[in-house]
Amino acid sequence: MFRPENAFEKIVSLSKRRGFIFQSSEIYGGLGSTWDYGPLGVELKNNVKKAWWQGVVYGREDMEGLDAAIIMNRLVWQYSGHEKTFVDPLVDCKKCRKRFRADHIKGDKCPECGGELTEPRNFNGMFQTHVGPVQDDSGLAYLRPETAQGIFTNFLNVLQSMRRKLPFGIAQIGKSFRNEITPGNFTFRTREFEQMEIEYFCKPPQYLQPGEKTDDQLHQEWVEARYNWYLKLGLSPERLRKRPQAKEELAHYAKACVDLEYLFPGSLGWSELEGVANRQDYDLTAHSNNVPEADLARLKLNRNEHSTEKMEYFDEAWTDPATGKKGVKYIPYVIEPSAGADRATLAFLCEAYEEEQLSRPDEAAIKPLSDSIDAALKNIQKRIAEAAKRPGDEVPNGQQLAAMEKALLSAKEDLPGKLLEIDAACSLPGADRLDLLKKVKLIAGKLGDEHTRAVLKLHPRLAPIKVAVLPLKKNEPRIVEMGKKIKNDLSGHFRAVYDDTAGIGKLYRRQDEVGTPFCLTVDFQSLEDGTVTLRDRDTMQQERVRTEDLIQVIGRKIV
RNA sequence: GCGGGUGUAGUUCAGUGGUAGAACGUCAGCUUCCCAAGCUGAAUAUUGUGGGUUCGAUUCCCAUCACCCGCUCCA
Repeated sequence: MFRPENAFEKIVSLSKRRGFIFQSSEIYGGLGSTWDYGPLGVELKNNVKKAWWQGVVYGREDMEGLDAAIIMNRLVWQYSGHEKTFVDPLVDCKKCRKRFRADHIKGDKCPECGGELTEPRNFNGMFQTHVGPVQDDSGLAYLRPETAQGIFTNFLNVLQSMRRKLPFGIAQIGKSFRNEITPGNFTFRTREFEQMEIEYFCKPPQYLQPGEKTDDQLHQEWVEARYNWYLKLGLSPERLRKRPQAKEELAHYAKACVDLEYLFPGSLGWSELEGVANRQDYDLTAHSNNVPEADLARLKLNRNEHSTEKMEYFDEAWTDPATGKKGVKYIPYVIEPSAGADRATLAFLCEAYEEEQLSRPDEAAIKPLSDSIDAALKNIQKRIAEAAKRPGDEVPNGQQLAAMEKALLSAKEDLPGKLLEIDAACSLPGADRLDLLKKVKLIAGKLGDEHTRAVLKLHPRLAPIKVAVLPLKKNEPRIVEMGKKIKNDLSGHFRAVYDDTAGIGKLYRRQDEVGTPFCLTVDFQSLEDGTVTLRDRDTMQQERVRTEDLIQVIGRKIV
């Protein structure tokens, strides 16, 4: 098993080649930072969303689902604070050309070089549109920049229609839109993206009954629940971490926030998949009328002049210790686990991508490769010596050359077994400028085709295709017929495909590369006794299974 | 938006001031009883887009768009 340095690039190209993710509007030159999910991508992302919904809605007693509109009354964004605070005032340094957020720097000079700054330019991250026939401000609306507000504005509807008591939560999956200044990194930061958000409503600390969990405890429980969800679906604990935000990072209304970060390959590195925040009573108060001055001041909110409701919960269990009066109305606290569906999908893809060498070329086949490596090494060592004499900005520079030398020397120790390492060494920064290394890459690549595989070790629940039916001999009509029948029978239960357009080895590699966990082959024995072989993607081990048991056997393995 | 890089078949890459090649992949046929086997044949690029220089540009120049790396960002 091998995870190359340039895995991210390989995943991008695999995504295109095998139908996971395409650049959007590609035939017109694309549109910045928009991506389309292809036939396998949509299956993968749907499976991620299904697993999330299963985990946070069906798998719990205290959750409801929701699907709110993308375009909402403009007042929602006025009172949520997005019209004001979603604006980033930006300034550029005229001297060193660095860019800063105006509200993050003190004074009017560049904090880096002391140069003069441009006037702040305001940039609202919300996409605008107009509702109705008249394109003026009366119809101004926004595409939602987060799904959360649809949950807050429906709080009372869900509370009443589902007869809920605190604590309970509402989950929603849907598209959101932000006119990011700097998108990038494939589908990691895009202007149109899909969120999986939860607002979990709970009692403020002063109204808790003995034995009930505090907002802090519930917050912590959600952090653990969400962290474990990613682990269960395959992310490695070495590449997933909980990062509590520092006090300075927190929004003024947030009591705490823990980011779940994944270590993506390449320059992306540790990046956020999900934030789990304790937002206290800020959001529901913001959308409420008749809020007492003291609460507005505490949360730094303006009075809401438009809302027709107060987002209150009537708690009949509570008794006022001073008066003995039963029942009290208050605005609940909220814990917000907010995840990115595209980011989760990308993380699962990155985690799943592996390369493996399955066999070793013999000595005769290795000879040209080892010769070409020796020649390349000689050349690299010569360049290292030259670079030491006159250090400059040349590519590759001394450091890059040293990295190539090290990688090649290490791979050389066990050449027949390190084809993947050789290929990776030839993909290091600057390596494409060395002709001798390009030659090595060519030779290693040829051997690699024969002796290695790329495999997506996706959790079976996430895999776009669950099972592929492969006939061992396609010019034997009885085998083909049986294979197609099995595929049809399975299709009612799992996403299944039938493929007979290549030799068995190539068919396996195809399915490996898109993460299909199970392949089954139909052979002559199948005709005799009604069994087929079931091959495991990760171990490549096979077992014989009776066709009538397939649904049960595969079903058990997929859960 | 600023600085650096890139843009040639599905993918990875080559190449030249006289209108493009390879490998892999894909498709069809034959063959094949288990891990990218073989044989035969085929399709696929107005060289990101738009201008300019030139008798002629994919190759030179300009603009634009997209992607990658930084600045930024927090799903």
